Amino acid sequence: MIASPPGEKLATAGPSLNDAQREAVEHGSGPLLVLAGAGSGKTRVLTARIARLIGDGIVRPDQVLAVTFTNKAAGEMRERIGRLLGSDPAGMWVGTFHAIGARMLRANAALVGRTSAFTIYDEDDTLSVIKRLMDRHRVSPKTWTPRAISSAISDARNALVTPAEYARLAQTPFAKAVVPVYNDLEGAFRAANAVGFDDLLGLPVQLLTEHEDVRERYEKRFRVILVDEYQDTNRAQYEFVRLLGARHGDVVVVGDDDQSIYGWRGADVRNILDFERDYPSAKVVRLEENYRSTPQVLALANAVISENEERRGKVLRATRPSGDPVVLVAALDDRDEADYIAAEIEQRRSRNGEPLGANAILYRTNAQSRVLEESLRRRAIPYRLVGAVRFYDRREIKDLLAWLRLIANPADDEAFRRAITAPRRGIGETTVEMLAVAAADAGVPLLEAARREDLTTGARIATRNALADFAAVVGRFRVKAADSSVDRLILSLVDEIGYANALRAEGPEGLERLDNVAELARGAAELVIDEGGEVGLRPLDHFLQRATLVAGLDLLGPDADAVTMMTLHTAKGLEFPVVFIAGLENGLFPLSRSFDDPALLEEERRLFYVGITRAERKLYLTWARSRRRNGELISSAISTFMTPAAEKLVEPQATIRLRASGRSGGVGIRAESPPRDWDDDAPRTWRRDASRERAVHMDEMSQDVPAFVQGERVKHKTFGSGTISAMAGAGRDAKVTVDFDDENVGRKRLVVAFAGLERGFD
DNA sequence: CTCAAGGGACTTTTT
DNA sequence: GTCCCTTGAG
Repeated sequence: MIASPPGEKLATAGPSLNDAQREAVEHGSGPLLVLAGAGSGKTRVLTARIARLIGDGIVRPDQVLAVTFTNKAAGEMRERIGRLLGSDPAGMWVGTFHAIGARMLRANAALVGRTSAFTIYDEDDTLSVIKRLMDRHRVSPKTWTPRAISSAISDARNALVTPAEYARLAQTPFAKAVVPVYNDLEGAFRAANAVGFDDLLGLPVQLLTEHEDVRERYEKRFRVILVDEYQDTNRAQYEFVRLLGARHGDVVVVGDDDQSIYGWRGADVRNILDFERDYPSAKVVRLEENYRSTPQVLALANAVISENEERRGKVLRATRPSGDPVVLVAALDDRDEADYIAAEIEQRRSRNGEPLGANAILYRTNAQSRVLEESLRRRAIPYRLVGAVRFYDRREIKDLLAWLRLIANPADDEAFRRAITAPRRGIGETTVEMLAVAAADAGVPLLEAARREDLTTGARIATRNALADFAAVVGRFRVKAADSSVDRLILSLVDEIGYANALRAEGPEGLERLDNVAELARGAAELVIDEGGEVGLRPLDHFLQRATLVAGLDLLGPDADAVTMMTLHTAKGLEFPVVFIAGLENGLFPLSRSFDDPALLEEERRLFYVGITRAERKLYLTWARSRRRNGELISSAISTFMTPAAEKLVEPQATIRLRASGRSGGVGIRAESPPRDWDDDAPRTWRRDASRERAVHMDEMSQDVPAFVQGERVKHKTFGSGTISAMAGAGRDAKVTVDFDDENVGRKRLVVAFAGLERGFD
């Protein structure tokens, strides 16, 4: 979280702490739950508390473990504590669960079958491994997508379900397909001296459970444990905290059940709802005074969130003076919406002299950023896009990181597969697969196999030489890495492997990529200066870990004056004077798939709540009558989140173009929203039991997506006829599983909107 | 072995 | 509209 208005400059003493805040800061020992509403100064409380404990000599900095949600938040916390104390809290562990897990694993790598130089596989790497395992076990990617398998495994691991348990529980055909893949995954990771994202949470738990001595060591060391954003912890994270904190019970968790938005990643709100049950002596402090937003913004936030049933219940009280009304703007289409926002930002600047940096545009899906960008660019308004395409996801960056990874960890087979084709050197899939077989037989990594002449006998001479050369180059760089800084390593790498030349040959786009490479080197140089390398970690390993674990948000610097754009998820913990929330339409926000599930719908609503409470002074909500999705124009209805109660708290407006189109029917909200007009009764019922009935989907009907039922016969233009065996999703996201009559086609999953299915009568 | 063209599936959010 | 995979030509 960024500064809360009244606090920033005061030190530990904090005369301006309110009663509840002071209570939390001065709480003695034992478990403490701080239920902190949005903008209630929780970061201040956390930092003040740590500073007090250290300042009063109750604990030393190295006895503190503080877990945050983003690296940015960790950095801020560290810095603020340092400021309060007047010195850097050396030795304190502050970081995300993932970073802290990695740190613990590096220190105990052998106990989990790795070396301290292990690689962290990101989602892409993990997916490739899974694809290969699926292939090995003859699980066709057509029947079950690798993504689905991957996410099932990820869910299992976040819930601490082992492969053996999973196998025992597997009932459905899908689960049975997952079993062999999940079974082999750990082995594959181990062989590559790698861990996945989920392992960074799961393996520490395993480590602490299986090795009592290790647990005792950490238990004794961390006298105080603080967890921020506790509502977003999953099973593994919960267990991690419990294992470390059980003995002394000095666990302070801070969170807000109303801001739990990561259920899809395995986060379990119950962790915060049941805190007192898990820690019976827990004390609970509620922070409900909001220092961030105007009463207008808070009234809407309270009205929206009160629709949720699964919550502790909490009402934010405004401390700021009254301000501008919240406006709800209807636009003709997504471009009109974007233009409106851009024009409004421009006007606010010219009229009130408001800096661009005061504005943030938030949206549900990354896909929405495109139109917004275009509008901003047309008006020459500088903007900063957070998240969408991560720097580290660019092709050239991934290529170089693959090289660096292979240099750091010769067993990293995923890195090998990528590095050996960057740049192309006459070695393709055939060769690599041949090598993979030989490597598996000999039980060595790919790089080692490439080096060993006895394992490449199947290939032609030229290929064998190319492999040996490649291995030799990696070997040379391994030596070099020992006493060269990462940035210099990168620069010599691009030259010596001919990567720079290959990029230059690609033309203007290649030159841009080359710039990115230079940027990567610069970043590496700065990292060394900034953090001086982590204890016990080689600079290269440290650099690579950061490249994998650092989110877009963490790179957000206080640069030039620019509008910030990001998803609602990434906006959590931030605040802006002026906030636009775009795309308040059914099917988009909330997403249509949440219609089927009350829990999902509540999570979407919490996301809306998070968005609203980011605003300090002015909040704009916008929605478009029709929107381009996947190149197709579909019409939409206003979000179900705008209940009658919520509508009373906003000022409805329509864009000029909408009014000119004659479709606005005044500036009212409801009158012109077609699906609701058809039947005055239906929308309400629908809103109440959003989830239960499929009857619902009035808004689907406007989207021209044919509705099918299970068992129905259909015809596909290439696959022929078949029978619908299952259905999922709604509206444009509706998918059907069809068993086609043709044996060679078999079972397929199709997106209704794209499949062009006809009702068949044969 | 590599690259280009064509076709299919598909967009939720992130460490 | 885009990405990714398959396929076929060189």
